[in-house]
Amino acid sequence: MQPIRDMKPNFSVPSSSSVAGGPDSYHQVNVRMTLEDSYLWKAFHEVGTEMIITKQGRRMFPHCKINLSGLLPYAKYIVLVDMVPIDAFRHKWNKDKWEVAGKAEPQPPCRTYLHPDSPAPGSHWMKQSVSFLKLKLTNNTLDQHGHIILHSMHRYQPRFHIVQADDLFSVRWSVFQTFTFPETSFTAVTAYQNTKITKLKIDHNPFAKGFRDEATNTKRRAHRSQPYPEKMAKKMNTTDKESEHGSPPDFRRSPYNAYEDEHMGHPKSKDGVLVKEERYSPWGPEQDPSLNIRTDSPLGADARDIYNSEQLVPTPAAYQPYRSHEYGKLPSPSSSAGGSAGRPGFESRVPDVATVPEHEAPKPQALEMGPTSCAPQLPPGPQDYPGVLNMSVPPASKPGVLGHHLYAPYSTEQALGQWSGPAPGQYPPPHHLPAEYSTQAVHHGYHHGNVADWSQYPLFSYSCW
DNA sequence: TCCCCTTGCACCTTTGAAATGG
DNA sequence: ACCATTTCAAAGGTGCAAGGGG
Repeated sequence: MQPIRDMKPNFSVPSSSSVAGGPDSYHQVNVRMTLEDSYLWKAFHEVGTEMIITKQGRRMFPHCKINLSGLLPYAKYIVLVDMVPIDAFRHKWNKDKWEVAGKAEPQPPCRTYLHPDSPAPGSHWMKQSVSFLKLKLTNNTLDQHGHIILHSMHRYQPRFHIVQADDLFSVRWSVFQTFTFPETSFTAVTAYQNTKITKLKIDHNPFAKGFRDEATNTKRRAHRSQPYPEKMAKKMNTTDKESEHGSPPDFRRSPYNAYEDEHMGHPKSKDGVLVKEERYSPWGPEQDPSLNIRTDSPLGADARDIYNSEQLVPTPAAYQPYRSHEYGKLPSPSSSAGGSAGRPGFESRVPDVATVPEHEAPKPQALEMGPTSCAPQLPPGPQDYPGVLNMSVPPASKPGVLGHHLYAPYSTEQALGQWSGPAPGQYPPPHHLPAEYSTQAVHHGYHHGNVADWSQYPLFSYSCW
């Protein structure tokens, strides 16, 4: 594994063909991203979403599925997902709520999941929903399958990145935009802590159908001894109450609320918007109310009751990828719709590439911060960031440099196939773009006190192997 | 002792190839 | 011969529960 520092970032101006179609290609329209199965995510979020992580890798459920619009139909895009820590703590489940259990462990190698269709024209991404079903989470820091590595008992927020790039080689120079959906945040666990989450998973995940309490499912129970009698009884009680997509009434109260009230110092009474948000999100209360930008999202207010949550990226008509711009000055249809202050003090600066460090590793000290410091925290509300990828991508003539974790997932015809990968069979699931590439993530210029530390988690920070 | 993780298990869905029929 | 539908088995995704380790 070649460290990123050995992959000299190419600061020379790339060929126009590799710069996502040249300057004109940066003329962008408003990119919209909506989260599918939003109702399901919210149902989990209200309880406190947990995602199982295993050594061999475990899929997410619900899995990330988004809809995109506003892309340029003929411009090519790359779609990626990564996970960033929400806070700097390790947590534990105590009876019926989550509690802080100490400082977070050092951040594992940060990996990014590359959607297997990437790169593809905007029309492709927009014609149907974009699913990340195959994305897997693992707690194995030595994982060689390209799964996203997480720490158990830590909280994470998935981020979706849309990169306008003709191919992976040009990603480094490409405009990218980042979206987050607060309801997709979760706690990584090796075994479910909250029985309500277990029940939700069983009820909604088809693969767990065998655990549902149905008359037809008698075989397994006959073999089972009576484990956790009270738990089983509880299951029986709640089964009938729950609608197909809804949540039982007792799910309304987030298991995190008590913890958050205690540790995050947020007032329990909030304005109407926040109250509404809190109802949806266990994480909501820990977000700084003064920085709440939920209301400028289409997710705010009634919109959050619809099945899809949506994010909109307002971009300047002529986007200059190498120049700073202030996000706050951009027109924000969503904010106007929300009728609130929008993003107070929010601005996003796209750093000049030339001024950006050659590579940006995840800084371990980011997680060393105490509770009073500005710990990594989920920016409140759906986030989007325009930015410039500063991803170090080796030339195609240097196979092996980048090939460690870049695979041609579906067919060799795809641009991804250009990347030389590991020996066949070494990394079977090839859908990942391991974060081995120096990237100047958007968060760099994201002048927001609450999210400053997101800069510690660049889009493509590089991993350790 | 407690907490967390690993592992093997049974049950289930998904997927793709083979078989069948029009 | 071709195409659409059905069948079937393998692969793989689930949570459960026991056991182990720190």
